Amino acid sequence: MRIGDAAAAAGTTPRALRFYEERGLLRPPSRTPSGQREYGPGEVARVRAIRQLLSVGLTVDDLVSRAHRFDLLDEDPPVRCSADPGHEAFAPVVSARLAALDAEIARLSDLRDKLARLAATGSADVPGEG
Amino acid sequence: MRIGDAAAAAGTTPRALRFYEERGLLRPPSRTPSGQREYGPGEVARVRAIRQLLSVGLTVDDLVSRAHRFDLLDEDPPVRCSADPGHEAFAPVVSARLAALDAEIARLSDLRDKLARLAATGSADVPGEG
DNA sequence: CTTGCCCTTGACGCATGCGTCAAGGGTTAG
DNA sequence: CTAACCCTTGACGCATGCGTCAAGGGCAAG
Repeated sequence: MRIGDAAAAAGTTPRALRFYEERGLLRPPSRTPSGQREYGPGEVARVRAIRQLLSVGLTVDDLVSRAHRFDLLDEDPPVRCSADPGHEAFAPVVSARLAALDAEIARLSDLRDKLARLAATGSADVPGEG
Repeated sequence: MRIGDAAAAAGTTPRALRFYEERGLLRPPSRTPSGQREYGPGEVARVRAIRQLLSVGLTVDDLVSRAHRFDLLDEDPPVRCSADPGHEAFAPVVSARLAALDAEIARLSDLRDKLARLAATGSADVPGEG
């Protein structure tokens, strides 16, 4: 399987796969004699897992920071690593991300409030110099 | 008043003032013979207004898109334009921004939900190919 | 005149997850 | 062999609101 088919199978693009590899989320795959990357179903499954983790708000750096633990997801079992982010290894990044999301939601809600009051009354608390 | 003092008076930096000017939020101020920008209290008040609008979530482009209406805030009254975002001219951008904030808050809340469930159960709805 | 702080314009940096363009080579069908 | 499509690496683009560095000139005090 070359990169185009692997990317399609994982629901993404060749560029994304090279990007994950460059960032250390995918180990450099084997190459054909001419230098083209070759992927197996295991790699595709891993890419799916990566994309699911990203889709729920984890960042590439979050995954990179746990890449060494992440690895064991496809080393022991051959193909089963479709997505197992409930794995204990992710607890730290997940809880950190939850906190970050909560903080961001609170910040935006506060902003929304201020803006709504500003529009309604024409005045809100001015930041001043402090 | 040169740029440093004007910026301090408005609670920001010289760089920000030049930036607002460059983006069309501030009209080019008068210059000393040697080319240094000179600001009056009116400009400072306007900068405060700009910063308040930015602080509640409006973007520079939002303000730019209404710059022509924004202008009348300091053309008619001499100094009083401390901040009057309740002005009818801002209704479109304000409501658009409110909608954008609501959408973003909803998106993040959804993400937070998915992540929490993913961490708890180890499974969430996988995006698949569609 | 000199010191030292402030001003000028121009331009790159940041953080995120890739998109996209470029130049050159591989691969496969006819 | 050729067309057509896929691959390779390298590098810039995006969107936001400025921060920061650089090189050169201004202004007030001693």
